[in-house]
Amino acid sequence: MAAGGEPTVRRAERKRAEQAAEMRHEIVEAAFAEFAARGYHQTAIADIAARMGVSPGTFYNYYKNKRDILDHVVNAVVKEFMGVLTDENAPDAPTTLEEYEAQAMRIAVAVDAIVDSDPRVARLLLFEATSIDPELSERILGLYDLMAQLAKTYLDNGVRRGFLRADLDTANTADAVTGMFVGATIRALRSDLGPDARRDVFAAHVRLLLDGVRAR
Amino acid sequence: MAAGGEPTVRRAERKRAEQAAEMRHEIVEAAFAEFAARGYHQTAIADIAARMGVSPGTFYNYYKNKRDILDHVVNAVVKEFMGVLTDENAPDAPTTLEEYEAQAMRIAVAVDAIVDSDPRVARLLLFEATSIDPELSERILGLYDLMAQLAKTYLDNGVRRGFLRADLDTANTADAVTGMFVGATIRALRSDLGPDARRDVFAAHVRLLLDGVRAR
Amino acid sequence: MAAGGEPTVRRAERKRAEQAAEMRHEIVEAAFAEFAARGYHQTAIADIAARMGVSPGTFYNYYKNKRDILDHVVNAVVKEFMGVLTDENAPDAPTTLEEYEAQAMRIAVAVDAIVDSDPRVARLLLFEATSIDPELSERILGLYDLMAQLAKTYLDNGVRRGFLRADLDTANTADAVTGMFVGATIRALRSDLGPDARRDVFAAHVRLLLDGVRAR
Amino acid sequence: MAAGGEPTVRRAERKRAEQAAEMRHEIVEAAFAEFAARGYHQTAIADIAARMGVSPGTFYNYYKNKRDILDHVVNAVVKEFMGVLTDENAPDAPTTLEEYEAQAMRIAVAVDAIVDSDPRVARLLLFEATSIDPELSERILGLYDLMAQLAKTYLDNGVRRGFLRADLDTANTADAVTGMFVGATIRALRSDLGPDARRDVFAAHVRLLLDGVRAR
DNA sequence: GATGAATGAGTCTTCATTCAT
DNA sequence: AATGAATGAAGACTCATTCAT
Repeated sequence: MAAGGEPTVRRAERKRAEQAAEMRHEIVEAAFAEFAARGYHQTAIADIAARMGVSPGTFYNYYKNKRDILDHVVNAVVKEFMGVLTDENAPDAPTTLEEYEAQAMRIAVAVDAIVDSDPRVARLLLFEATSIDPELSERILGLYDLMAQLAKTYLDNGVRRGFLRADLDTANTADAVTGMFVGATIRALRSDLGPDARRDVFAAHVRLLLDGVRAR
Repeated sequence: MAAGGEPTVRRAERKRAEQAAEMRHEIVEAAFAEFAARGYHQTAIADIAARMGVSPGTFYNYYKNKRDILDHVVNAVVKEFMGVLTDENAPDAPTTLEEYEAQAMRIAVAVDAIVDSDPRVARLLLFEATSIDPELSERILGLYDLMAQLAKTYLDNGVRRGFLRADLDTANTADAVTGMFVGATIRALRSDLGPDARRDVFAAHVRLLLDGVRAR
Repeated sequence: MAAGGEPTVRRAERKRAEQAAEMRHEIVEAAFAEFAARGYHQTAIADIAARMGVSPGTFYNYYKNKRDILDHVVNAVVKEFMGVLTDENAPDAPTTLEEYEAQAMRIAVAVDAIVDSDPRVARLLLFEATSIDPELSERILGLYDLMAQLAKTYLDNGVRRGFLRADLDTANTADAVTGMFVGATIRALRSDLGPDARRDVFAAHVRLLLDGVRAR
Repeated sequence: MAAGGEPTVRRAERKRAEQAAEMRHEIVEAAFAEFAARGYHQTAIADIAARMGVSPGTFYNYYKNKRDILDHVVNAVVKEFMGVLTDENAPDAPTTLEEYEAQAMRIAVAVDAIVDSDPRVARLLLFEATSIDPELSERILGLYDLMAQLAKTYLDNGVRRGFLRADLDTANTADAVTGMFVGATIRALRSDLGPDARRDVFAAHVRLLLDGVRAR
């Protein structure tokens, strides 16, 4: 850094930009909280503002309108959700069935952790965002495709390595796996299960995934 | 009319009651159509009335308010949906794996038929009804439990008969199966798949259900 | 009329339609009064409703929005204004200068009568309607063209009959005449002149129109 | 700098005052541009500030409020408009009809030049400023009186010199002349006339002014 | 029982203005 | 003096619901 550092004006600008970014973030959080608690349609902009202790007008200094903030809330939630899924996608893909099983459990546990720590995330994505307008519904449904694609890469890897059935219809099975996970998430939203019981749920899911139900 | 039949007054009363019942039914249908097409919040009572060619005031002669008609619409839709599931549950439960597989396919096909013939049914249940208020969300989630219970009876039967794994955690596996079905339904809503492609989807689901993904 | 007259239902329908038409008319009047008194932008829909003793919501049962009612108000006002101008345009066009002069005076008096009886008509057209949006401005300016066309037919008639200058540039002179009238109207809006003084104003206008200012 | 000039402090003060005056002027220009382009009500203070590249807050360091700047804008525009009219009013008043006619054309051409170079001036005065509030309307209408007074001095001069009709009602005729000019201005705003066509319009106006329409 | 006009509470959104920095 | 974020009052518009006919 040159002596004297950046000029005062410049620093002030940066500070304002930071504060604005922070405000935008806080609004997303407040909006998320309200949407999750009362639903999008039942939430007034005034509710969001009140939660933050600011005036309704302030909201509009940061977001264009109610639909706009919803988009940003959904973005943030999706990002968090997808992050969990892909973070577990370690560069070293599983090479044995045991590793595969372990990874499946890790993903299951991670998703469960999200739902457990903040059920509102899943609730918003699954229940709220699908009924606002066609454009957003489409976007949420697109997530299913994304998850299915991810699942397919896992399955393809397993087939290539030889620890999954060679005749697996990976595309359609990936859909089925995705469905299982979505269903499990919905299930988790509802349950008042303790940690142990939840562990059993995951285990049953993973077991079904690996072995099916057929007797041997 | 046979002598001694019911008195004229009585008959008129019955007729009026029938007409009223029919009107209530027509309103449910109109409301369903509107809710499915535009969403609950985007639908005005006037829209429902207009679809029927009656005045908004008439609506309130048959249903208490907007929330009330939604309940009735959901009831009707749930009834139709559950009917399909249980109709396939023939009194003669499957005794072999082949019968079991056949039945699973039949259910899958039946669900697909609903979605295909009127995607609005699934859309309403999955996307719309979950975001109105907590009470209704609860009720929809209750359906998952119901479906899981149904699945469990199937699984228990299979275990008892010996064509399913003896060590199956039927309760939790039933949840997983339900999730698969829900996921498949969501998938079907989105896809523009032709009948053949859909058949492959079901097949993959049923195969996963029976055999899992593990190589043998 | 056939015995029994029109059916009750039919009559009720007609009555409702009449009442609706009357309501629409009353709203136009109330809106006109408010717009003229306070200006378009300073008038709230609630003001119009309050003047009629109805609720704001009622307004929207009859007109789409605020811009919509303005259009209807302007229509009504234009109609009234143009009516005066064309009513004086008797089928028997003037054949002598004296008749021509008399007709010019009649028109002047008629316009003055409008302005005198309800200055708000002119005020709305001249001052308010020109600054709402481009589309409406264009429409008002179109009125000038219309008036100029009308004036041109008068002038052409005079030239043909020989009591007006043969070398008259009737098109551009018609513009000038229209301008005089518009200016006179604006003048009338401002003045607190009594009837006699106003008569002198018209006389001066008509004299200027006929003879110009040149000494002979 | 001359020895003994004004003290440094004093000079700095003056400089500041000059800068402030310049800023006030720039704001008037920016506000005029916005008002003329979008209309007073459609213009936000933020628009004016944005056009200048300053913040909305700065505006309020120089003008009290939105109404205040409008007054100043109107003042500036009126000043420009009246300047044209009076500049042509040379100290040596016309002594012959030819000179009079020439002057009338000069005024007409000058007004046309304003409208042609910046139609927004006329548009603002004629269409926008008349619908803000009674006080401003009054002021604009006062301009008509001013113009009429000016016209009257021209006419009186002509009568005195003997080249205009001795029996001219100069006061009321002045009104008529003013009306003609206002009408011509409105006409000019609308027309897409080329320079030649416009020349014809003026000629027709001046001819009407001098000779009227009567055949001789 | 059907009607449909009237209601008015509820919300989004804008923007002139203020004021702490 | 410049800034620009915060304010909050104001107003257009919607629509579930009521009720007189």
